[in-house]
Amino acid sequence: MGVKARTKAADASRSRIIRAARARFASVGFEGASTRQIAEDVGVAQSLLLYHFASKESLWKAVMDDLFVSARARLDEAERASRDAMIPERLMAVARLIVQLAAEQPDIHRLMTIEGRSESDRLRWLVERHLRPIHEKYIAWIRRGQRARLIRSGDPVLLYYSILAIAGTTYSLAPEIKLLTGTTSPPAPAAVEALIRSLLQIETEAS
Amino acid sequence: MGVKARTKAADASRSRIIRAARARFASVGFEGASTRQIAEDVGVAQSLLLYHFASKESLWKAVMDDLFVSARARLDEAERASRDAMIPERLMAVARLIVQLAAEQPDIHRLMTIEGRSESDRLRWLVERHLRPIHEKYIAWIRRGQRARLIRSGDPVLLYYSILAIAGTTYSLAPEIKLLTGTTSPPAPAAVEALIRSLLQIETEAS
DNA sequence: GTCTTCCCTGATCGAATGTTCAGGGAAGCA
DNA sequence: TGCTTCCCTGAACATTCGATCAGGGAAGAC
Repeated sequence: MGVKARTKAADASRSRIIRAARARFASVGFEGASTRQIAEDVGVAQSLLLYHFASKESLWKAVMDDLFVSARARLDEAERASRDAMIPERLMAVARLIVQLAAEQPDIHRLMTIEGRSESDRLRWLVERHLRPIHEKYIAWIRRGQRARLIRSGDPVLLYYSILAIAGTTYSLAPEIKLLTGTTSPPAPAAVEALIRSLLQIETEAS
Repeated sequence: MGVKARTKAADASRSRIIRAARARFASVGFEGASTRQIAEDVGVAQSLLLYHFASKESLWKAVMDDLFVSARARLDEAERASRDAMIPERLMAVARLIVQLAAEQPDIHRLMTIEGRSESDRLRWLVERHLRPIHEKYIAWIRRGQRARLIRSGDPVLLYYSILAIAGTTYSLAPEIKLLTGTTSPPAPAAVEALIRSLLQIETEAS
């Protein structure tokens, strides 16, 4: 089966490990997750994790890289598709995608909110490698929209994080909400998007 | 110094332990926190934690009880103070307090969002003991406001969790935001409150 | 004064943690 | 066919985990 039969199998193992690690890191955090537990989820020996990834920390970094590579690709696509629109609608196109990502893979929001709450080398790494380029761009967008008076005034950083908060929280806390209400189906992305729209005070027609 | 000199000292130890445990649980979660680390923060022997609290889990429960006892007292006070106002303004009085609590003690939001993300016995305990009575009340308020067309329509649960999300996220993720922007001072509660107000679409004057 | 109560410590338990290492065993190359 | 490469496993390492237990030692009751 070609030159890369072994390589292919190894890649499959790698990504299965990453997927299991993502789930564990998302639910109990880096310190709370154990490599043995992750290995058991995958069904491989624990030492295989440290064969593919040098350490638990570099496994965590691999999880984050994997996450952001695909997320940034989809963000770029959403930006391109809305290239000709005005800033508020471009921002909403991005927000729509973020809501959609959070709905599809609630672990994303969980991973980000679990790391951002205390200073650590991991957080510094995450900010410099992935968060800064993304966040600064969209915060600049918000500023532009505010100058044009198309987006509500106020601290752009607060506005940006509020968008992320609304986009992800209901999906991130789905287990709690399920216990509380019995509802098993999370809200539709369109409903969340509508909240973000009114948060930014983007009028449907010209004011 | 009276009958309760010993009791008083023991209570002081208990609450110092609870305070240190709250910080640890909030930043690295239940599984990630270690009783030895908490004991070191306080400056006592690790066995003292298990003397005052039967187990790590019951220490966690004591932290939560301590948190919600004071939070519910202040919520009741906010409700009483706004007793004569209309539902949207009563809701905003509560929201204002929640923002204020999150700003004063960001650990609150961190603790709640770290537990709600995966089903566990701890989450079930937390929901039944503390969350349900609070949440169901305010979700009912939202429903009432919606029937009177004073609050935007849509899933009340989504609306409620969006309020909590906006109220806490910027304070909860302060370490991340600090690394990202260099800003050391979190946003003013009033700014966050304004966002919640526009989320609920409460008009300042009659529409 | 003695006695009791109880807050607190230090040593220790088995289990679980991340990491290292020697080796097996199949796939690809000669 | 033999040889090399490399994915993967199992055993072992020291450390740390939550929990248990015996005992010290001061405060309060008598």
